[in-house]
Amino acid sequence: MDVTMKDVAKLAGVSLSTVSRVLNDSSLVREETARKVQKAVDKLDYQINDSARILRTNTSNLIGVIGAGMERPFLANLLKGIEAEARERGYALIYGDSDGEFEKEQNYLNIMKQKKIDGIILITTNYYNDLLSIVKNYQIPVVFASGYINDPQISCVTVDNVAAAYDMVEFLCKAGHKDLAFIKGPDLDLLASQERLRGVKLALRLSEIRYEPRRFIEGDFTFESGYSAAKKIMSKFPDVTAIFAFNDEMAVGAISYLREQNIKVPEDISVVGFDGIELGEYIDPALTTIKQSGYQLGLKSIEILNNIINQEKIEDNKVFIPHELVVRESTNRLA
Amino acid sequence: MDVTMKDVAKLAGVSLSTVSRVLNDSSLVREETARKVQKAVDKLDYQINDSARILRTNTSNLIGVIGAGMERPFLANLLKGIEAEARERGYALIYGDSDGEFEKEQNYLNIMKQKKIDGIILITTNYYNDLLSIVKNYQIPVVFASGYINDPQISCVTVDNVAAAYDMVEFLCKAGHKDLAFIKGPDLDLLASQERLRGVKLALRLSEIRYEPRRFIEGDFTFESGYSAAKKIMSKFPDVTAIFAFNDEMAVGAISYLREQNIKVPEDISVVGFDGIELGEYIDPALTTIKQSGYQLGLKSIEILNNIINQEKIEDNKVFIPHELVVRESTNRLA
DNA sequence: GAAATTCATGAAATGGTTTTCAGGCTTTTA
DNA sequence: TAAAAGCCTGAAAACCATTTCATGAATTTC
Repeated sequence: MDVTMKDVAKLAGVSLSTVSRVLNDSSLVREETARKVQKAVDKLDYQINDSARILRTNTSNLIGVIGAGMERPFLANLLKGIEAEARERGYALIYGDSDGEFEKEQNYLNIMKQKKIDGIILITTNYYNDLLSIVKNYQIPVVFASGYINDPQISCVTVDNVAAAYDMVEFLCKAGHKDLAFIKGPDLDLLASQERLRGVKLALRLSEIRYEPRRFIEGDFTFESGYSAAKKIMSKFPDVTAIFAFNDEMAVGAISYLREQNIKVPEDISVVGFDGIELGEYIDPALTTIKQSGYQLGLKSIEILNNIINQEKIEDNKVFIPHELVVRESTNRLA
Repeated sequence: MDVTMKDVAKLAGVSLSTVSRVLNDSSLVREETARKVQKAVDKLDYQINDSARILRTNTSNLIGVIGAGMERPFLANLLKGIEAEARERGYALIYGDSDGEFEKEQNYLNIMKQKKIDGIILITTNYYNDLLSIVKNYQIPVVFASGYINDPQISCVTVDNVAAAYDMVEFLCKAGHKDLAFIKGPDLDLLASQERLRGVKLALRLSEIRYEPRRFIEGDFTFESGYSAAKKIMSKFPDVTAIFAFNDEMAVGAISYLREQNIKVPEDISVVGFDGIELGEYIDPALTTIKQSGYQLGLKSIEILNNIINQEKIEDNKVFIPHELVVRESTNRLA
């Protein structure tokens, strides 16, 4: 049915081996022969059978991506970056969403292994420890994107969540805020949310503010959860002067609740987010946040994964992408 | 290196054929034999070599997805729906972003063909005509998601853009708005934006409002473009009473510009969007919009593609998912 | 001008599965 | 009890590319 190398060989009047050599531009073939072959390829519109190639070579030029909650703007941009850089480097992407469930993660891992992926990007955060042991066992090159893994063997690229969260709290404290509340991520999220928590604690200590776990309301990174977290915060701590949400969507959700209650942001309460998604520039009030680039993170992840795959020298296992505190309208200095 | 069917066969003391039959649960194998084989499979942790299977069977359980601008919330949810339903039905996804460039689309089409995908979902809108002829030529089952294709052979699933845009304009007119301006999508986007434009024209005619092309400013579905489109609109048509942006992000961008100019929404100008992304509920003012579910659209697309792949009877080539006008705070009745 | 290299090519083995075909064994039927 | 039918299994071909090894031709070297 399909045209195969055999057909090309016949038309060009050469052997299979020669066609293969031309297609993989081996240097060992006379220019004239190569031209002849190329002509046949063009004429027949020959397309390689990838499965046959993979079967023989055991390399697929395929990168697996397993993520969760990828519809979130930050992660959607991360995926975009991954795709762009992967394509640039000649990889195709096979993409699976785990919904944050270990079983699905495992499942995709198996499927991807069966497809002989060259490497894998993990953007899933809940069960990374279990995943890790599987991946190590499979011996597949792996990069964790957007999460810090405390394992010297594992590469990861992420914003420095500790430092960034620290910066934000420091900024709030310097602006005179002492009565803070937080909307953290899911407790299951051991990579991003826990790290940000660490940064917060650090900054609190240096600002001599007591760390009160009660003041950390759990959200799940959605608008909705920010909204209801703000509600809880206001009922428990009506005197709060600043709310730090661990991502921008939750901050927007919180602001929305406060507006509903006729509480002015930032006059009555300052609200800040994390990620720096585009949306934050367009809402009212524009959101003060920590800006990081998901797209850049994606590019970098593939770059590193590619290095691992090609067994190139790697300078550093843990890569931090830049972050920046951007102060907009949702924060106020206290008198 | 890897464990193959041969190893399983040897351990189980049967032939390759039998192992294969067990794995594909052919009925022609004695239960006892099957158990023996299964035990060997488990013991060796055998994983099939997918490339070999694809090579032999010419079917991959792989679905290709080519999209553009997938970081937009609506499309990110569409992708999520596609992934969920594909997984449910035993497909894996190979995903490529075309950036709206024909060359990249072509390129991915080739790659995917080489990988023997079982079917393809196209979410790319600019060059669908050229794509179409390629896809037809390749004889790959295809579904266009989020765009209406006027070709009886081609399946597509989308919101009824004409009707929805019509509804929105009708709503505005009935609220007393006559002085309208529009932020449309890229002129290259022949699927969504042009269809919405048709709906608008239809409604204008019925409301006896003159269709003035000047009043349609081109955007590209980003916040930013909505912002600058609003700027253009206000300078050209300062008396406008309502702005209809062809997606929510542009509406939010427009609102942001108006706020900057101290123009009150909805008191001075009503602004409406399209898509009904979650964000619209949380901004100030909450956005009046046409709500459709990207996620549902994704599910449905895979469902239909699956039918085509399995050559099942298809009731209808063109499927419309529901839409709903949701009126929130960004619109006003004129006196 | 003969021997030694280098160069260009082809034949054949290989990768791991599915599937057809044939054959042996057991069970049913007359 | 012999013939027919049905069931289960194995051998081998097929899918399509890559790669090793061998070979013949062309070039270099002494």
